[in-house]
Parts: sequence; C-alpha cells; structure tokens
Amino acid sequence: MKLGWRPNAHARHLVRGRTDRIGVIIPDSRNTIFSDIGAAIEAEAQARGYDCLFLHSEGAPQREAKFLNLAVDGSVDGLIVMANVLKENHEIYDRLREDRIPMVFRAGPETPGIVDLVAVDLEKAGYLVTSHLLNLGHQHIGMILQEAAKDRQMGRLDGYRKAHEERGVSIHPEYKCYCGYRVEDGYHAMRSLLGHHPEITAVFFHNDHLALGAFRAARELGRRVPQDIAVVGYDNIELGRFCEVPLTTIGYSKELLGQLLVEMICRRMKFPDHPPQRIVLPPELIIRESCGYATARQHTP
Amino acid sequence: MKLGWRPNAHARHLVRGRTDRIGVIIPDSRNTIFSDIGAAIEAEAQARGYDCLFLHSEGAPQREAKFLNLAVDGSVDGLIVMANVLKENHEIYDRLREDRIPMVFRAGPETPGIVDLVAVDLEKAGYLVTSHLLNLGHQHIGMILQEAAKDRQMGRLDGYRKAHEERGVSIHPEYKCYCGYRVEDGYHAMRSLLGHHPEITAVFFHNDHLALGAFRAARELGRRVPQDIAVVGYDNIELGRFCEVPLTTIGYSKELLGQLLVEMICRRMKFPDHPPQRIVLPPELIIRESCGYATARQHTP
DNA sequence: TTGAAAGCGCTAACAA
DNA sequence: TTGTTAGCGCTTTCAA
Repeated sequence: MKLGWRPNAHARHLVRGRTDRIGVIIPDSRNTIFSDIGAAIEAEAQARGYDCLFLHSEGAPQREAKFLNLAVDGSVDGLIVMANVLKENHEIYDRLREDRIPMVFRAGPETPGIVDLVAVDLEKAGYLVTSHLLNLGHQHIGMILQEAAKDRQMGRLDGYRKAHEERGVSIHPEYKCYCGYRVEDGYHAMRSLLGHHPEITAVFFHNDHLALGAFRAARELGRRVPQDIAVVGYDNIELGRFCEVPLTTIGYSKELLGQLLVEMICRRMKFPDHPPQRIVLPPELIIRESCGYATARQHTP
Repeated sequence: MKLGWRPNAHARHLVRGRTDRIGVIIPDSRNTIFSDIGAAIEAEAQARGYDCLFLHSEGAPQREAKFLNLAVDGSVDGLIVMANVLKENHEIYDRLREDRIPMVFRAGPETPGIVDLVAVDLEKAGYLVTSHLLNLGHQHIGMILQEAAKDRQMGRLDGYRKAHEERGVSIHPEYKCYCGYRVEDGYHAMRSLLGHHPEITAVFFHNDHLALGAFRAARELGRRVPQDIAVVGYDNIELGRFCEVPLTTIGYSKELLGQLLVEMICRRMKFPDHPPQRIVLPPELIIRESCGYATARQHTP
C-alpha cells in the first residue's frame, strides 16, 4: 500500500453499484423550515450510514428535473422530495416510478398518486387555527396561501370551512389569496389583502416565513399586532419565537418527520416492490402573542 | 443504442477524471445570507458549466473535515469554503494545500495563510457603523460578535476603535461580547449585555441573523427600537427589510461575491500553480429604521 | 491467509 | 466517417 494513497469515490461507487447517498430536494433555500427538517433528515440518515445531498430547486421545474436525474444517473441511491413542483414534472415523476427509482415525498395528505409520503394533517391544522381565531372573537379571517402549493391546500381550506360552519360564521371567499414563497411576497400579499378588505382582523399564513413579512406590512398600515390584527403562521420556525411579537403558529415534530422520511426511503431502497406507505402527522397549535394574550401562557417556549 | 438507456455518472466521472461539480461548504444552513451567496455562486457556476453541491458544516469541525474529503476522493473538482471553522481543521487544510486541492475562501481579509480568498473590508464596515451611531449621539455602543469567528474580527474592532478615537469617545471593552450563531444566541446575548450594561444605547451585531433575536430581547427589557435602543446588523438579508422595524445594516454585493468566488475556483482548477489571489470588497451602510429616523430616507429599499 | 484477475460503464484514442 | 479497444480505480471472486 502506497503512502498518501487516496481512494477514488467514483471507482468505488461504480463497482459497488451504490453510493450510500440520498438526495434531498428542497423547494426554497431561504425558508429555514427546510433547514430544520433537513437537519433531522441528515441526523437519521447518518445513523443509517447514508450521506445527504441537499438540492435547492427554488421553485424551478427544470432545476427539479435536473436533480431528479441524479437518481437516474446513480449519483444518489434515492430521493427525498420536499418540493412543491409536482405537476410541471409530472411525466418525469411517472417515468421515475416506472423505473423503480426510490423516492419519498413530504407533502399534504391529499397529494395524488400512489407514492410513499409523510404529511401533516392540514385539515386539522386549518381547523385548529380557525377555531382559535373564531374563539378569540374574530369574524373576518383572511388566508394567505402559497401559489405553488395551490392544488394541495384543500385540507387546510376544509378545516377553515368546518370551523366557520360549526359556529355559523359565514365565509368570504375573497378573504383568501395566493402569493409567492418569499418574505417579500408575504409582505405584499398582506398589504393587498388588508387594503382591499380592511374589515379583516386576523390572517392565517401558509407558513411562518411568509408571515414574517406581515409585521412590517401591518405596521405600515397603522395596525398593531396583535391588538389590531392577529397573525398566525405554520411550521414553527425558530425565527417565529424571536420576532418582536412572537408568532402563534402550527407546529409538528420535525424530528419525527425527518426520521420517517429516511426510514421510508431506506425501506423503498431495500424493497422496491413493497406497497407505498402514507403517514399523516398531527399538527399542534402553538399559541404565542401574535393573536393576543387570551391564552398566551399555554405554549410559550 | 438501446432504448431506455441511462448514462452512469460514476463511470463517466471515473474516466474523465473530473465531475464538473464544485462543493460549497456553508457554516450555517439557517442563516439566509448563505442562501443568498449560494444562489449567486450557483448562477455563476452554471454559466461556466459547473454544478454546485451545498454542504452544511453547521459549525462542526468533523463535518467540515468530511466535506473537505469530497475534493480528495474526487466527488467534486474544487471547493468554495464559506465556513468559519479554520483552526480546528488546520492540519487538514494544510494537507489539502500541499495536495493541490483547488480551494477558495470567503473570509475576513485578515485570514492567515496564503490562500485564494474574497473578503469584505471589515475595518471599513466597523468604522461606517460606529461612525453612524456616534453621529446619532450614541456614546455607549455594544458589539455582539460570533464566537466562532473571534480570531477574524480584528478588522471590525479596529474600525470601531478608529471611529471612537476620531471623536475622542472612550471605549469600554466590556461592551463587547461573543455568542453562538443562532437567532436564539443573539437574543440571549442582547439580554445579557443590556442587563449588565443598561447604559448601552446601541448594539452592533455580527450579522443580521443574530440581530433578529435582538428585537424580542429589547421588547422584553422594555426598550423600544429605535427610540430606546439602536440595532445594527451585517449582511443585508431579506428578512432585515421586513422586520417590524426594518434593520439598519451593512451590505455588500452578494452577486459580485459569488461571481468572484466561482471565477477564482475556476482559475485555480485550471492553473494550480498560479499565485494565490485576494480580493477585498467594499461594504456599504444601509440605513433603515432600527437606529432612528435621522437619515432614514437615504437607503430604504 | 494472501494475491491475481475480472469487470463495473463509460470516454478517448486509434484503426479501419 | 464509423467501429473497436484500452483503461480509469476500485471491489469481489476465485485461485494459489
């Protein structure tokens, strides 16, 4: 054995037929929820002898397509897809499934197709948030959702509707709007929504990242959070705890989510013919201060 | 040529002796400044025919060491290192340099050793911020820096000192403290610093990410931003524009930074024997509202 | 136990 | 122009 010898990864992978690496496709590198879930995924993957490659599709279908190809060309053994872009690459996903490329998804439970996936119960999330807001006396509740995930938000809207119906409060479809995935988009959506419907006193955002843009919007409109306008997020990212007014939000176990995704991809890589599995995680309402102090002590970290 | 033929990346890389991929080592996946710079790097890399692998060391030397090995085993052709962990892996870096592994660094200009690097002029940054605060009438200015980068902050401190000396304002070494890299660490550092030194009326943070934790801390201490306490960050991340009180900060061209890093790594990969190059970028003071409205119109986006 | 040889799937060089 | 072949550096198998 020569000194200074350095093994070559490609030769090794070529002959072994696998890399012990899994690709993790992330839709938005600036939203720290994906850093959190990514960290959980990586921890579990490490424990099972896999390395992770994090791939940022940034909402671009052709980028996602390129990353999907990494599984085809053998650069990774399997794929965990946290991306939103499903319909644009529908054909590619179909082909991958035919080719038996190991893939698992993190998505809403209503994602179509027979695939392995871990999801959060969005209907329950929508119901928990809306009930909380209605209980606090809000009658005009806005929703700002992410355009890219539009076709997978039925659950959230169902929960919203159910909570209203239970209390006999009428629903205004025009209180719902869609925006992009950047903080800036949350900011503009908030300004626009409150501009058109000043009677709205509470807004439920698609995620915490978007909700962070709401604070400046509210301030510029002369509305104080939470006295004049309530704000609720989704994801429970760290930043939400450290806003000037800590953010009320929906949380779920990121550790468990990461763990399950890795468990699933490992199972799929080992047993390509097992039937697909779907797991739905329960959401939890985390009450901080952005909706008022009513029951603020309950969950503050 | 068979139908359904899929090329194998490893065989290709093995025979070509290169991958056209570069690894980008990122110290903290939750700080969005690295997403921004990463996006700039990737854009430039794409344009030159390279793909990027983003690797999150999360401040752990052994993780960084593992990623460094990707260049050794041929998984990537070169490395862009944005990490802070230099001293723990000093030996490894030395060996990589001896082995002629292409590497470039993003770091403070006082980083030791003869290496390719792109930096921002930290002394000027420290001077700009401190001068601005002194001009606004602040006499007791705190600094909250990142522990992990402690040995590379001389420049920033020099600028701080120079601004004080020019105005004959005395410096209190105890106004300077160090913390971790998470928002939470910024929050705790702020509470602790203002707790021990309530006379402080302005705080300059190591970066925007840490500074975001300051808002909640200030509020809990009964101090309003900016009326009772001024806050300044560094990096100009998007979130800083959308805080309830938009953050005054130091900006620099992330596009140019990314471009230069990629340019440098390409040069290094082509010409392993060229002498190392150092480029220092100018910082720019971006005045928003977190230090008071004095000259607030100047730079607001 | 140790050593030699086959071959993974591709590219590049060379021959036809 | 098109087709054939050597060989990249490893792991695994089989022989000694």
